[in-house]
Amino acid sequence: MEEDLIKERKKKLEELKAMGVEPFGRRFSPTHSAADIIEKYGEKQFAENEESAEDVSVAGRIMLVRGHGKAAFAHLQDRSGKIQIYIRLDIIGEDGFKIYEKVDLGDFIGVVGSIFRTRTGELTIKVKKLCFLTKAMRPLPEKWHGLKDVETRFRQRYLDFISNPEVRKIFSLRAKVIKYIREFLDGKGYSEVETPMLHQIAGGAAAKPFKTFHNALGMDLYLRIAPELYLKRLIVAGMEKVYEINRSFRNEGISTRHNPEFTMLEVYTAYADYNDVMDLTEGLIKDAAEKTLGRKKIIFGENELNLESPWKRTPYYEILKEFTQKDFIKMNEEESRRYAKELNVNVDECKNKDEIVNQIFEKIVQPKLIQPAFVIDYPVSTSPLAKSKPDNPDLVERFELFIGGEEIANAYSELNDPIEQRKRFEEQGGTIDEDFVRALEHGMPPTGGLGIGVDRLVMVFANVLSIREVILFPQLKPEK
RNA sequence: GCGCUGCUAGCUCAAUGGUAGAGCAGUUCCCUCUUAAGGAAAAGGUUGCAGGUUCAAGUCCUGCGCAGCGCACCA
Repeated sequence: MEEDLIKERKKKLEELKAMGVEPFGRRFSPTHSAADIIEKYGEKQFAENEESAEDVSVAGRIMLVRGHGKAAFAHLQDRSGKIQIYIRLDIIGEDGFKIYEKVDLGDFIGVVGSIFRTRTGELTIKVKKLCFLTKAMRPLPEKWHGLKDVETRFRQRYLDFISNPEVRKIFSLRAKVIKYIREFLDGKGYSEVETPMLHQIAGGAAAKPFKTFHNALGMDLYLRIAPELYLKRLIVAGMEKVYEINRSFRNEGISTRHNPEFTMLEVYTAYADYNDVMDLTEGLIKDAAEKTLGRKKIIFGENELNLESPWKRTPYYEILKEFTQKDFIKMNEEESRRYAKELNVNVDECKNKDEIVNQIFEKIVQPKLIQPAFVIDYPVSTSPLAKSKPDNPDLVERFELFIGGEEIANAYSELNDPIEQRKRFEEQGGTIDEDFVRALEHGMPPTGGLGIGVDRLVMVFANVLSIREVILFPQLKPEK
């Protein structure tokens, strides 16, 4: 039983103490990582019995041990990978070997020794000194099959990292993508800002917010559902080019593409419109793929995605027509509801024609938008913060970007007319953010705005089909 | 919220309604170039939880919990 396994380890811990070895040790200075050693000596030819002149020191977790009586091979894992170590009684001595005998899989040790190549060709550290660093009281998952149970992988993500190397790669990729986004935008003169996450009015999107309470102020606050309205205040302020990359929170269902907290990039560019923002988005994602993955063709699920420019740009009603053979522009609510039924799309919850058509778009069109595609010019009713088309007040200058059937970005020419903005808020029926309207009344220059779901972008880059695979600690119910 | 599937040893997996098994890990012993090292032995279980049907339940039924997937929700 598990308790017996812990008891065994506790016993060894006490035996180490009795030997004068601290089971939860102190500092150790590795000269190399496992990967450093492979990089430095990987190409080197060693003669029989030859070893490196220098000694290296490496620290890590013991992943695997192959004992041979008075000698042993083991694999030590650090952040960079694994390196084999070779322990011999006649080299580290009686005392050192006794310490080795108390080492379990999962323990942290530091070793000092020279590099050599085994007869089978593996680069190995011949251990001259072994420092015990930390006892692991619980066993590791299985050495060959690793940890597969999805629930344990997410609840105890550290175990997932320890036994599944590809998981580490996904989060390393995520870090690179976010780093590159900053590099790209900083390089174009954008300023990164941090706006409030605690909002008095949760605006900028139509999602349900999380509610909390500030004791000293004695008032309700909401976790933000989008940073949009604050970023636009900064455009009023004259910042001209700003972005924020951080968490937003939406109190809605959890699925393979929704986590209650998620990372969004929002970018605002004064004097630009949605066409400029499309160029910016295309450049950013294409370059990010090239910089982080080294290629512009990527595999996502069953498809190969080609991120090479130019990306398709198609008006909303046009692409609907392309996939359904129906012209929804002139249709009324009754007709569109009938067509929805024909197409087997459930529109029972939809209150008007635009919502029905949007359902049809999401169910019929969106899953087929595999290659990068900008869908442009949406109905005004579903886009209260976007500027209308100059030649058609029913449509707005807005685009959504789809890659691999996933909605990756949402953007528009920002509505900067405070009178029109107030009217749109009133039509929506919710709380009006008077402070935001007042900001617009002071004058916001024409502005192009963009939101990118960073988690979803990383999903596409990493070729994983669940958002939980790109979020370190996805939200789960309590275990008990 | 609804539906489907899953939950068996620390991990990975077996088990036509008929004594719950294996591999790895762990324990003891042998072994100074192994690669999931090898050899020998012993040990390890409230089958997610609670009920029910049955002579007999891991297996069938009901409820509950958690998870995955789908649907709904999410402009």
